Amino acid sequence: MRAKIDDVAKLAGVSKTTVSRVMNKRGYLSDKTIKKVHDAMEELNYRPNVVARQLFKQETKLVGLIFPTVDNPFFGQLIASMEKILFKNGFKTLIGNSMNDSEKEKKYLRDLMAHQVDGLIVGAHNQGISEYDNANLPIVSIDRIVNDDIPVISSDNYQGGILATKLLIDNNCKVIIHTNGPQELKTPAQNRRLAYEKTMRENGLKPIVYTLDFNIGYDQKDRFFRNIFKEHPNVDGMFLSNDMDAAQVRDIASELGYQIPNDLKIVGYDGADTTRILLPDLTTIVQPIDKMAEEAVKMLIERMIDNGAGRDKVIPVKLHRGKTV
Amino acid sequence: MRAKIDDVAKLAGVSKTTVSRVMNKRGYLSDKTIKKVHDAMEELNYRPNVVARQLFKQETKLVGLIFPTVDNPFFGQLIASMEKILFKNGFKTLIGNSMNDSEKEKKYLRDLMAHQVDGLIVGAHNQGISEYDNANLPIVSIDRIVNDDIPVISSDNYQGGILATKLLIDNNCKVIIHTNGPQELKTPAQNRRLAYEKTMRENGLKPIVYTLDFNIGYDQKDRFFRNIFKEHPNVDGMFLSNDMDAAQVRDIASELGYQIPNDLKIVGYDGADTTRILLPDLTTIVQPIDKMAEEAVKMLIERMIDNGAGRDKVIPVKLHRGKTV
DNA sequence: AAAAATATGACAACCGGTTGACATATTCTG
DNA sequence: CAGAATATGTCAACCGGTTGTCATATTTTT
Repeated sequence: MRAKIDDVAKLAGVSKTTVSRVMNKRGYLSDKTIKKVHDAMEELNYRPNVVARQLFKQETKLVGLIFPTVDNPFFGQLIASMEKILFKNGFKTLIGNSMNDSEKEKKYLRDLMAHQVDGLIVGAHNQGISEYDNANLPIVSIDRIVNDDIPVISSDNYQGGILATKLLIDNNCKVIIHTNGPQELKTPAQNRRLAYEKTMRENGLKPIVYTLDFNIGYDQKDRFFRNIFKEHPNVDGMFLSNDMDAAQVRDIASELGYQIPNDLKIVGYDGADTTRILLPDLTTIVQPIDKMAEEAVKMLIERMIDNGAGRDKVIPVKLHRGKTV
Repeated sequence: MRAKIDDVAKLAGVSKTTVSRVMNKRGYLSDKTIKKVHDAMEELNYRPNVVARQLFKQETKLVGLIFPTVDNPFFGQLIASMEKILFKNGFKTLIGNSMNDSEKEKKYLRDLMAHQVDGLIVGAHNQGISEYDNANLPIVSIDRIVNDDIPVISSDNYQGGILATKLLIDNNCKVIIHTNGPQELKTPAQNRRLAYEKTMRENGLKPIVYTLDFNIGYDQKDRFFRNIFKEHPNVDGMFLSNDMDAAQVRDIASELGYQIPNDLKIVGYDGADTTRILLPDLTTIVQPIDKMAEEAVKMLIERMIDNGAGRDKVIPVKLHRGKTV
């Protein structure tokens, strides 16, 4: 049986209250008593039952993260980074991989609330989950517009869209295709499309946008991309919505006989550390993932304290010059 | 203020006990009462406070995962997979990214225990953390030998070592270098080295093993690998400890003028889905990551129930023929 | 009609800490 | 030396559910 506060009190020869005081550093305490208590805790290998404390304090020091999946270079780095910062601030992290399944996301939301998490950071790609509206909980979102009350942290997608499109145009591409997520999905990533379309038009070029779900599998994407090449065999520039897609497109294009970057130039998006290591040659727009994680946690903690508004935050991106342009 | 059980009881016109009975499906209950209670819960948007329940039941339905980091194709997939299965079994997942820092791992272990997790699955790469010995908690380990009481799930590293080495030898490599983690670190991955050494000797070749820490950074690894090429410019085969390293080595080798696979053949390890998508050409030994996740969770749940021994489990690997051999 | 099964309520103890109120004793300060 | 500051104790309420005991009332079964 695990030791409890009474056991410690008994062994240290003090009262339960004093032990609690030592743990919480409240009231007057002599060094001698503090030492006695610590020794007793040590000897019994005592760990306060956080659950009991949670119940009384009405705070759990738990933060829930709801994202599509941790198994992805972008989200993996984002989540690892947030977890690290949360840990530093005394929070533990509960994860929920919602896998772009609204039902699962709702269930996670309910469950995490039942677990009395002190706050949530969300970035799942689902729409219209009304439960967020009356969650009555500090929430911060990353790259996803949930509702008016929830501040959104994102990188400068518009700037990223301009950077990528300009780069392709400056390198003499004429038929440039852009892929993005569904427009119904309210996400700042749509700003890339807007920037792309505007930049194309300003340069007298016709925007060609293909929409693809984030959550379709590898084989389905394969068919999707091959279809693009069938419909636009003369494509000479592509601006993809993420690096994994860019890698896949590059492989398909090579297989179809396109020389990269001579016949076809490719720009990816995200620039997570892992992809940068695995594919250093891929030209991509680098999102400041760690910085986004930092801002998200910072904003969440602010909201926990003063319940303040905390408005949307946009962080600049930068270009990584690889060899695919 | 969030609704509590008394509010539901009042609204439904029943007693607190009855509400609890409805929630836990205990005792005799009429359909009418059940409906009344459910309606009241609905109306108040009632969510039972899991913390209170946890305190009484002495069970949290939380499982802690302690791994180096979620930001890695192998661990990312492993963790995502485990989380999914745990969720299906009614557990929530608390993550700890120990980053190969013993102190951090100890802190996580303590904290997670304080949080009263019902079980732990660990795979962090640290040695001699004695706290595990008297954790008095169901624990399962992945790819890491912690102590005699904790069962280890791993893929067949010995078989993987043979597969990789044989492949290189069969393709006429003579100077084959293998990299692995520190030998002090008790992990089944050392079996790859044993298999490599044995296979090399059986074929009259001299084993050359380089040891590198998992946790050193990109630049440090760069120097490390370049040094290998300096010391063994005639190397014609390499069997790396993971795919990220293999990718890095491939880039360095290309830069140094080696033609791959003509001058130099490379075999990686892990074969996570993400790396397979990003680097389909990389020849690698594929670990059955999802299967390992499944077995780990299964064994943990078994241990929770009957506290049974549950012995080590080894799962076969397979070869992915890319184009680097 | 008696016995058994079903349905519900009231009450209190319990899980393991935290905290406020109050009491008492020792030590320090002016 | 009185009063303040320091140090510790006892006690009980509290956080929000769960559960066992006992009581009572209504149905169903034999």
